[in-house]
Amino acid sequence: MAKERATLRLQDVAEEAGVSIATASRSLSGATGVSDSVAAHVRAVAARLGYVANVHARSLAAGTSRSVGLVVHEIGDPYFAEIASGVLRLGAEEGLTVQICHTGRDPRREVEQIRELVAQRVGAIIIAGSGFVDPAQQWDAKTALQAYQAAGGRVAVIGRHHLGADAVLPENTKGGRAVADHLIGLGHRRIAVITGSLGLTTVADRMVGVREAHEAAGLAFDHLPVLEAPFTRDGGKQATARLLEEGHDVTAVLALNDDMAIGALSVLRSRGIAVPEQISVSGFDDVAVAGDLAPSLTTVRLPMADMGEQALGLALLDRGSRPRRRTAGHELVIRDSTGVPGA
Amino acid sequence: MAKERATLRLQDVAEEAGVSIATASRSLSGATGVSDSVAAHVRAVAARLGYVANVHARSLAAGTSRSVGLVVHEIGDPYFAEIASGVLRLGAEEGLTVQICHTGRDPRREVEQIRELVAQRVGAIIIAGSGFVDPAQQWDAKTALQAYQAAGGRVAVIGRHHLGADAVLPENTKGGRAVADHLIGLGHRRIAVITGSLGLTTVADRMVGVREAHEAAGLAFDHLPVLEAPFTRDGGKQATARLLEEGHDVTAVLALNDDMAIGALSVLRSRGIAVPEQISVSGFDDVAVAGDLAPSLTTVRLPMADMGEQALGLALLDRGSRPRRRTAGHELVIRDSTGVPGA
DNA sequence: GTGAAAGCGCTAACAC
DNA sequence: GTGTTAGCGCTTTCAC
Repeated sequence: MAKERATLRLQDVAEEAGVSIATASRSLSGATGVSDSVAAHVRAVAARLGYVANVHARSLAAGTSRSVGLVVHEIGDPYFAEIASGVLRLGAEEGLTVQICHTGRDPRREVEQIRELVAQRVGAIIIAGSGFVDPAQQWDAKTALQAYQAAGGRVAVIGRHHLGADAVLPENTKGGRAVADHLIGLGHRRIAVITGSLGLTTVADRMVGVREAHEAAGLAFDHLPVLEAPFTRDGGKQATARLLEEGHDVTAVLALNDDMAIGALSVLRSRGIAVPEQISVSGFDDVAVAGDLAPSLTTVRLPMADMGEQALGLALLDRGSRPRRRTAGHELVIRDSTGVPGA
Repeated sequence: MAKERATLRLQDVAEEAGVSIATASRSLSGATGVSDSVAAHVRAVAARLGYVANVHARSLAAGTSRSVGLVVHEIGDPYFAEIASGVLRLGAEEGLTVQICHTGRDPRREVEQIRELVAQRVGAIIIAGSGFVDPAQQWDAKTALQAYQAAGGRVAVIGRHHLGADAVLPENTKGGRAVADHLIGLGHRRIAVITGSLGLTTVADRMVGVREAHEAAGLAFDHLPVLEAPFTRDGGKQATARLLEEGHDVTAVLALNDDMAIGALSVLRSRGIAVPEQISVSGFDDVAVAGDLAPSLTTVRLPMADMGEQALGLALLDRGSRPRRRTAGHELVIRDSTGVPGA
């Protein structure tokens, strides 16, 4: 019984096709400099043998790789899961492999993950998720990314600025404005905002929209109860519970993401407070489940999977002379969780 | 101005530390055969220089890599997102990089993705998500995986059998039994099942539990309306709409996953059918949002993130002489969507 | 258009 | 315990 190699090498394909390894390489990588007939033959042989190139050897020799890294806060969070879905979709289409890593919203872990991806020599890095208002928090990340880009790496970010890279920017401020306008238009005058850390740029941006809406309506913004808690369903529960306990007299709860809104809905229901009759609730993001809640959630739709695709699309482009931006639209989706106060 | 290399090589570290490249390699990979003092010195130098090994060179030379592939049907689906979260968590702890790929529930794409991962020389492959009842559907996948394992690759699957690999098995049958028992115990006698493709093993397994419960209660199982549709929220809506249109006289809808149950809830609400007063609804999986719906969803909890961690844990173990199995427990979670019929 | 050969950066025998 | 060296499988000049 002959000893067989575990996997075939380019060498094997070349021999079988009766060409040199260089020609085989050129044929398979679609490079120029081979006659069409030879190239076709080599490809046929490779296909027949079921040859697949060793990516490590390829990346080592070429110095680049067909892989991209995606950095998210937490893949279990629907917001990021949907973004990842878009990235994976386009990545598969482009024949790219996608590495995903978690940061848990910790700037230090974020930097570590970026360094790791750089060490992997991924061809591009996509960073999803809110940045930090405090520049110091992302100084290291920015530096690492800058060095990576200088060495030819491509970077695209989703929903954050000031990272010196191509960016897909959701209309956080406009969305915040739209949803606050909606509430104010309904007649609400005492609105509580429940939100994740004010140190996140996403939060800050959305907040600006909320403030604008108040100012445009001649309403005081500074006395608005703003309750900060983790940017999760559980945080929404905590913030809402706190709101109720502190006895704020409000007619609407404007949550700065859907997760928190869902938590708010849950607490209000368990306390027997009718939504939207006694208190209106709005969210932000329009995660898949938002329309199926009871009451269905009024929110701002962000095209998350699209944003993921767009970010990867930007990263696949050649590097421009200066960072590009793509704006991802928003859409106010009015459902059953908001209504006229005291209706 | 001196021309600098873009990235440092092991060679640079070795020179700076005044040792040979072999010693440097041994020191950094924690191999034996170096004196502690030298090893420590080399590591210090590497850290000072900010050296990170080129993973491609390393994998090429060593023939293995510190990376794992995770194959899911769709990362945007909370079930898989939560599993992925578990895998990523343990992966980060172990210093592994995780590649995720989509199959879109298409057996052909699944095989392609597996081949791709094999070509990447990942150290382990984790396959999450239902298999197919029809062996022909997964013959190719099985073959590819077998070859990969024979070549030293590690494989762990979640929620599927017959793939000749270590497996984490959720208690699908017991869970199906539990939730059907619950409904029957409540007094329901005419239960509709809404489900994803009956060709999925997950569905088949859960169905067995439902049948057992009926038989144990002396109830006919064969006349149960079983409505098949995509295993998604939308599929749940379709199936429920069909159920209503066909005029089946049932008091409960047993959905074989939460997504479909959420779709069912949505349709029933829009038709003004009270849950659970007129129709009870149950789900399966206990995705994060299940408890926050209105009415909150009675379902079977599966520890998804845990399952992800366990699968990776199995894959990290040395290969055993025969496939190992780990059972992931289930827990019936009774909430507000189920009640006594006609109450 | 095609082939020979020099690396890419690292690991693992094998010498010493 | 440490150094030398031969590859790992591929891409890419450079000759022809």
